[in-house]
Amino acid sequence: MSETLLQDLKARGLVAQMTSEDELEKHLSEGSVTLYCGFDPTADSLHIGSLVPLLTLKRFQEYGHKPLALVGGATGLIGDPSFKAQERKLNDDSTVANWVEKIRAQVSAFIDFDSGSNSAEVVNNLDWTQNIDILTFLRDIGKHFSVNQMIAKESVKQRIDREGEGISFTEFTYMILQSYDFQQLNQSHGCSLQIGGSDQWGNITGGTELTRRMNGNQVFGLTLPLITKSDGTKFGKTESGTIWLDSSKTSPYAFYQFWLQTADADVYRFLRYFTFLSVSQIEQIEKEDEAREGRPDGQRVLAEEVTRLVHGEEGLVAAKRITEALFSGDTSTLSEQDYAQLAQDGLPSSVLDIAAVSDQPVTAILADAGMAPSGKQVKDALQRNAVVVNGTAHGMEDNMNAAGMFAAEKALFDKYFLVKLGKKKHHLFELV
RNA sequence: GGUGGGGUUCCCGAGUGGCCAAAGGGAUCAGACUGUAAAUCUGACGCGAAAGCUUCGGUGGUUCGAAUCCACCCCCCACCA
Repeated sequence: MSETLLQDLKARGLVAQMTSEDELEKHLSEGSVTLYCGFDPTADSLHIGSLVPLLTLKRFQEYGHKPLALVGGATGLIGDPSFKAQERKLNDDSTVANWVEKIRAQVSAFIDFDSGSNSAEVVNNLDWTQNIDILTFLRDIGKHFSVNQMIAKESVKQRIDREGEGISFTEFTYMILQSYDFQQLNQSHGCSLQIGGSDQWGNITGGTELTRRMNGNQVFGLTLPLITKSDGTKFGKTESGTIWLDSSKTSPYAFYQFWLQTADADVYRFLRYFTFLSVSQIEQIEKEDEAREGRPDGQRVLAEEVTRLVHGEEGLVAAKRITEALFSGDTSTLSEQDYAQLAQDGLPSSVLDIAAVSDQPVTAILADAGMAPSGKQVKDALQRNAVVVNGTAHGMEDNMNAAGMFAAEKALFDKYFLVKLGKKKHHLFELV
């Protein structure tokens, strides 16, 4: 590790902005630094949008620094307005409290709590904000903020300028709360660096200012780039929804598939962002892919690495088992036990009582099973002969022939039907 | 409290009495080509296999007929107080 952490981060393209690069570089070289990153509970799980900051905390820890993961028990009640087009609905406090606990567990999986002096910690900003009284807040903290400066911040400027939108005082105050977090953590933990997404720049610099004013300490900020896709669509979403880190919300199989489907134009960049492979290893992969005709290897490496990081070796093995079974085109090698295992591993599945549904159109049966959001899409697939049941393609003429399509004698091992809709959607039905 | 502007199908956004299940764009899904990639082309895109059914903030009304007109209500925004 002759390379410094900052050099590595920059080589990966993981630095969007930072406060005084030279001084930060110096600060990091002088010993173990305590840094933090906040995660607000806006749902019951984090999604892959939080993966970059989480992994970055881990990168810092690997270089001997001490990471603090902050869960926003307080800020989650307020809502961060940064670059949000609209004011958000408030969540009630029992909901947020519940989410805080889930997110606390999730972030904990990424950082090491048992590595001596730079062991990670999880903190909750509700601890130092819930008992503050309003006058203290206004006099001791609010006095350090200039409204002129606050409304000039790019993160809220659009909201203020935008026709037809506005910002409540509640959300406007968010920046002050987050700044206060930094000041508090500086005081209690000697924390001197905050990292976050590039949308957090305004909030982070607010915190460095406040810490300087209240504690007289110089602290630093570093932001990570917004993850973009080459085709301009939003990263981390598919039509079936957000890609979550929680395996009960996004199965390791679905998670693995998500990464495997990364576009060529993005894959080497993503390898830098989301894996711990060295930059030179990644360059090597890219070079080999270029030299090879046909299918590149980058996506496979990316999917494997990230799935392992998030779901462990076990999750990865399960995801690959399903993938190989479904996409090799050869399901004949699967045993009865394998089918049972596939469902457990995260292949979408459901039971099918054919007698009860034999008079229903196939579109309804497949849509109800969750293979498509509406029967229309199934119909579209049927019209193109893109519904394949146990290897046999079916068209629209079979729509009212569910009984024939799922006849018991056609079932594998007397009970399984593997249905493919289009090229990528698979579902396992088990007869009852 | 006053004045003005708004609330349209996932998103943006047209639509001011019948030709509107509602332009256009985006997103998404499927097909072709491929490599479970991109780009491109094709199709779908409120629900329904179909017959048909239900939508344009809400409730009532006018009308043969309403997203479009009227009344009241709810919500959002800007400015003024």
